Amino acid sequence: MAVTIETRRQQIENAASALFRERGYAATSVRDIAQALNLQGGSLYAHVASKEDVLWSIVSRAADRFQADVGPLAQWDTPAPARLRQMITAHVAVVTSEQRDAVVFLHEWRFLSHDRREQMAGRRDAYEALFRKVIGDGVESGDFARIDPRMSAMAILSSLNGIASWYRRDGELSAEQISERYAAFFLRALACAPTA
Amino acid sequence: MAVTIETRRQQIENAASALFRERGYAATSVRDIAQALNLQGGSLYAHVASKEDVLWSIVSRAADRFQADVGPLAQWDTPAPARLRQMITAHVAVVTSEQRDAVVFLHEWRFLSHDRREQMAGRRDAYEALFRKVIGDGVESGDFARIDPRMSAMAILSSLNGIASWYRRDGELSAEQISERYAAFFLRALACAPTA
DNA sequence: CCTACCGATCGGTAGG
DNA sequence: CCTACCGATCGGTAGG
Repeated sequence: MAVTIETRRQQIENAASALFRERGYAATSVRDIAQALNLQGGSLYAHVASKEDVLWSIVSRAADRFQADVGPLAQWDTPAPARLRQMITAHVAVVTSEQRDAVVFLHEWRFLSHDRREQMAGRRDAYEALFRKVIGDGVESGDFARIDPRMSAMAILSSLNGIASWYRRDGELSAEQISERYAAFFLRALACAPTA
Repeated sequence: MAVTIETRRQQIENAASALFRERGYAATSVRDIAQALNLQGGSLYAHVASKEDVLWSIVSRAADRFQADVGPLAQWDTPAPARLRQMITAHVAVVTSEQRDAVVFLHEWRFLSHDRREQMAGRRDAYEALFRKVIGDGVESGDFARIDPRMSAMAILSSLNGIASWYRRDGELSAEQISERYAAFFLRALACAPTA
């Protein structure tokens, strides 16, 4: 068993992430976060500059994970269907393994300051573009039907992100089973000839 | 032009819905709502019992709309593919025409009191069951491939609900175009023979 | 990291 | 529907 050494800062971020996920950012007080670590409210400020700073750290590290785990797969020169399948699998893996941060990333980022929100919006758009690209590639190569890459990328990502809202580690389906089924489902939608 | 007569209560709910959507329930104060109607903070309480009561009204009327517009379609005895297509179209129509309430319904319902939250969870599950049912019917009849109705219903609804987060009334695609494309996309996923 | 505190704001109420 | 107010809590700071 690897022992993870958490700095105080990381402990704060983890406790905050759990609370932000459960109650939402705005409904969580700095005293709630402090209490989770058996600290006094004001003591947090020895480690963080502001409550919003903690949110920024959580949202940033979630964005980093998606980018690090999915981004490289999008660059491969493999056929679009196989490439998209890998991207879906990796995205679901982040959503399920980093569920706590992922939920905060998806739902609480609007509480960031204007500048940070804009910055994160840019990263999100670049990430979505990876999916638009691979779908567009598949349409061009004839592997996919002539669908709208923009719309189908949104449809797919909305579905995959939705998993963060209902996935349970002790549920019936493992993360691998879920990603396999979602990938099969969406690849059928893209690769099949249109009916009627 | 039909003139809509709004009661004060409805004005409050509409102003609150807009604010809850923009800032979130927890970050919206009763004074914010009052200010939007040129009232003093305390004056709201001549019309509503509590802030949470206003949220409940908004969430309830959104749930009512989904149930009223989609529910009956699920009862038809038409073939599953046509029935699901109608349900998707109707769901997207509610999401886009009642976007403000829909966003609040989808994102802010967790701020309801315990009892009301439970009640709404029940309604949501019954609603999702309509989609599971029609998909299950399609699998049984052979119109759909042998997929998991539970998973595909979640995938579809997550996607359709995601539309509430990006749809713009002045955007490139009309609500009708969107629902048409989403319906075609998902019906392909369900109705096509599996690839590889 | 604690104690003690700051001004601001919160949801809600009394009385008119 | 307003004025004036309630106790509670908010994010954050000073000084140790």
